[in-house]
Amino acid sequence: MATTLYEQIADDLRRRILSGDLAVGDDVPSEGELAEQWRTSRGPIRNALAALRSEGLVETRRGRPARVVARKAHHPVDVSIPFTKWVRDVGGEPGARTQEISLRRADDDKAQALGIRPGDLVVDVVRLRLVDGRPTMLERLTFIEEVGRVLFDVDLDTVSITEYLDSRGFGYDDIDHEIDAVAADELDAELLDVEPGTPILRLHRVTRGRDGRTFEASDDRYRSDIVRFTVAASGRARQGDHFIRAIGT
Amino acid sequence: MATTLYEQIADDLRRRILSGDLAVGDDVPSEGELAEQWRTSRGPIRNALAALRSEGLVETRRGRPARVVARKAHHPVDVSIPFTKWVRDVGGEPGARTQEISLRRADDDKAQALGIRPGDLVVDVVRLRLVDGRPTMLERLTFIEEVGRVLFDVDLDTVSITEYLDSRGFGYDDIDHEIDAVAADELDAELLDVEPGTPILRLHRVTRGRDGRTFEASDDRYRSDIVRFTVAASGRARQGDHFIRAIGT
DNA sequence: AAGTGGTCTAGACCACGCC
DNA sequence: GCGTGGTCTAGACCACTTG
Repeated sequence: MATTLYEQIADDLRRRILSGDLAVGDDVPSEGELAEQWRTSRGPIRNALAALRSEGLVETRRGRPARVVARKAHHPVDVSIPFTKWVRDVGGEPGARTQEISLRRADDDKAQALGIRPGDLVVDVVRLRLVDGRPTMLERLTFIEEVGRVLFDVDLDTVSITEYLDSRGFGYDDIDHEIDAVAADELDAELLDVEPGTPILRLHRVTRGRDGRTFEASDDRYRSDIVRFTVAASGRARQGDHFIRAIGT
Repeated sequence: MATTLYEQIADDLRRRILSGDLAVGDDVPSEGELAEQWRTSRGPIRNALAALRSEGLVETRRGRPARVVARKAHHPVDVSIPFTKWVRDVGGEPGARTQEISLRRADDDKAQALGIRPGDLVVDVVRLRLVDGRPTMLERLTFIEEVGRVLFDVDLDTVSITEYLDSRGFGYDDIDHEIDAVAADELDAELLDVEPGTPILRLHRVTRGRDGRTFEASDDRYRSDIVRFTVAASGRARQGDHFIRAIGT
């Protein structure tokens, strides 16, 4: 899958860290050694390490080799990682209970978010997401028609929408998120099994495809007692230094 | 101030973008042109552009010059930017009303967060932060003694703690954040002027200095109706591609 | 003092956007 | 087809950490 050299190097190092071959506190081989092992120059090595740094797996400092970082509580995961993959990574069993999938016309808000005209067809999905059978997140997804139509072909309770769309050629290029806190409304409360008014962590997402067109807008509501988001930022504006991760508790 | 070449280049481009010299939708000069103008190679140019990309100021695509990106609603600001600077950037008037500053012994939670022993001295600060006179955020800060002591010398209602500490040699190297949603407690409600139980966006911060030591832990509570956090992530694990920004509404 | 990462140079080839 | 950014090569010097 990894097409570029630095992605292969990053994948290999990631695998060694996650398998425990490289333990927390261990030094990653120096850039020089890695370059020799991969018979390459330092460029791709540095790109691979930048990716791992941005994922919070290693920290680097001038003068000493990159070091494997203590994983924050409960396996931090990049917020751009699909829910399904995130839950599996933290050792949980992901689940989904689809409440609704419908083809309808976009109202003004949705049209604006997706960059289409009000009245254009969109596909709405409402799905409750579970971790080990426990209600964790309620997602309201809206897709442009072309993309959303293919969702009628699959069982949304068992399929990862992100992975499925990727397999159908709708991979994402980048995502904008907005995070705020809202009170649980009646539907949130019922499905997430909390009292109405409970503070909910809301993540509003807009996803663009590789052609630059927005194809998905979503509103994910997380139980804040189960999920938090973590962010790390460096004071230096170097390569790959800002990132965000979500953690489950 | 910028010591490295790529920081100078990034500063110059950032200034040109923020001043409107490079407008939204405009192409940034190509990497080749920039390299020629600065009489350098493409390396530093690419590092500078990676920084701007991570700040959400430009977007890049293979085959096309970098393009200045539409600023998201209300001037997004990196969450690692101090509150004071963030408010000024969005055109507001920052304010602070210090509720308390005290030297006391750390309890277990604070000691753990700061990496010190329970009973070690710490400095606690509770400050209400205002935007145009309106209560916006309540911060509870805890500093290790060495750093916190210098705060007794200044008027915390008018001074930016981050900027002041930086001037005293306590610049930060990196920061970890955790974001969740909580219900406003009695103090939150009174000072932020909301009903108790209102959903509050909480940002828990741990700041490390350039020597790697943790010197500050904080708990910032934002009125979620005023402040949201925004995040952008790219699907490709390249240089500088994950970042977070806070926006005011 | 030796080794390391951070930065920089000066090239190169390829995939992609645009004309 | 041409120019562009994405990737890669093979060096170099310096600041910093470590022994």
